[in-house]
Amino acid sequence: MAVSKAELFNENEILLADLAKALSHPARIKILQILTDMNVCMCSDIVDLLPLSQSTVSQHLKELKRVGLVQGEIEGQKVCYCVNNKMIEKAKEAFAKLLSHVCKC
Amino acid sequence: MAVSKAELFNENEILLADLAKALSHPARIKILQILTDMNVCMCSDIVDLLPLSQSTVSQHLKELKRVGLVQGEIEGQKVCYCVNNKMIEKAKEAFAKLLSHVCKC
DNA sequence: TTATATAATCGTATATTTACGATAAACGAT
DNA sequence: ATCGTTTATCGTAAATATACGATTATATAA
Repeated sequence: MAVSKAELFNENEILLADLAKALSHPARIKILQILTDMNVCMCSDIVDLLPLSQSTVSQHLKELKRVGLVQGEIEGQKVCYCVNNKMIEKAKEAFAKLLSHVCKC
Repeated sequence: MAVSKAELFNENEILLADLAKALSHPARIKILQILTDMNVCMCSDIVDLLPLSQSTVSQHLKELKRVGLVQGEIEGQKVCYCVNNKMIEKAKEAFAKLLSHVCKC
């Protein structure tokens, strides 16, 4: 972002931009789809399905967790990841609301 | 992005990520809202409404134009900006489709 | 012609993002 | 106790993003 002036905008704009940022990489879109399609969902499963290293996948998961779209629950040595339905719903509504306005150009 | 491996993902994921990237800054969210709320929409009008310089606003408009969410039509010395309804609709559907999947964690 | 207004682009500084390998931490199995 | 598995974090290199002032290009007005 660099020298961000995000603090000069309002909460709604910042929330939307933040959610969009979390979705702004194809790997993170794919991770959401993988977590949706699979029931069990360890990090290493995702690594196997993506052309990225373990550390990079871990970073992408961290970004998705940062905004609450994904949760991770520790299960022994593994971590079971899943999407957070509440935040997914919130994101869906926020994007729909923004994009439902129409311009008469 | 840096060393992006975007080309290793599929079209749909790349489109969504690209749209999300365009929406990933509060200023660009606000610009879309401004363009939606106003009928006439010059760049200088937007500059007046944002805490950013003219060159920075121009950059943000360029990013929105890049993905087709916004169009600019030259009118004499001005440029009339407006949102592109078709792409807005496409984005709305794409986000809704992605986020409508539900995880049973 | 000259001046003004509008918007894009250039150059630049700084911050962030993406990617990787290496390492660390935590757990389970041997 | 040691080893293998899983995941997070560190360190780092390179690409991108953000912001600004200065400049350029184009069109209108004086």
